[in-house]
Amino acid sequence: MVTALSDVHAIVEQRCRDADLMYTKGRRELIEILVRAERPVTIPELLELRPKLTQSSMYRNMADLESVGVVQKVVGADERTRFEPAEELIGHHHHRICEVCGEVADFELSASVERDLDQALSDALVGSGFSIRSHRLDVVGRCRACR
Amino acid sequence: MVTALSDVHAIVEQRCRDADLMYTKGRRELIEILVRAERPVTIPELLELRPKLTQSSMYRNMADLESVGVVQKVVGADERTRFEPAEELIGHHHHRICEVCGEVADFELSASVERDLDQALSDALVGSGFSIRSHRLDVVGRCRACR
DNA sequence: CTACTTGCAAATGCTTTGCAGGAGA
DNA sequence: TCTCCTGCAAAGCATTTGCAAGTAG
Repeated sequence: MVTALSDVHAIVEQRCRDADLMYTKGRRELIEILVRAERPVTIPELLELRPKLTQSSMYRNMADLESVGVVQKVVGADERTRFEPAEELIGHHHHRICEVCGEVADFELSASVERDLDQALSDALVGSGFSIRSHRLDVVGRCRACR
Repeated sequence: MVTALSDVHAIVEQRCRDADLMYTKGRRELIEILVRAERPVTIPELLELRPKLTQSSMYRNMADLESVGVVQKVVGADERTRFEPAEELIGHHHHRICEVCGEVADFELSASVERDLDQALSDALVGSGFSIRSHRLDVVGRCRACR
């Protein structure tokens, strides 16, 4: 999925409006950084990339944007919390996590693989009483730089 | 995979010996609790189940056992860190994570599904310079109690 | 004006560490 | 005895929160 930045902003703006949140300049910038990054980003990284907001505002904005469903947390190999645009904005994807440096990058699988996977998961959980909302599939290994 | 508790202890004992760690009574109990739980367990839960060790020893033991490869950390829906025996001890498996209460439970997929999945992942990452060590596949949804 | 945001600093809460006493080989 | 382990308390860190000032509508 390739959503134009202008479309992303339109969606986020609407979601914010629905929740009585202002889509401030700071929040727009955060969204742009996350979309452009094409990988989950940590708060420290955001602070370096956009020193106009304080750390606390950063955390608050991430929580707000997550609560309206346009941003989501990602936990990788290290304990650092990373953030990325929700799948609604950038599409369903997976992560490859470097177990050495902790870096996280996105990748996608074909629709047919996703379909087979969802089928296998729902088959595996029939009778468990668990209702599936989504799956998370990451690969763990070593990135090019850390091999 | 069903590894008898005695076998588990034998493996862990050997790993500890190799690393000049003592396989103390406290550590044996921790391993037993983790194996019996059949799901990842948090430190607070461990403290309730086995109040003989202090919190700091708990953390230290988990770190030690993780460093010798017999225990691994699991991050679920909430931020709580959970621990489980390494896959070498209890076999490859996946987690179903309740997005409401944060509970994590184990489940398994058939060997053929795992094989197809590994193939799809390695196909998806050819040329990326990333070397895959393992995959992590979890389902997120609602458990029976939280529906 | 009124409500939502921000910065700053203090407070949390989980996890780690220093140190002295305790236990196993 | 020598080394590793444990408990206790203090320290670290990432994240959260209270409060007063700032700003958009």
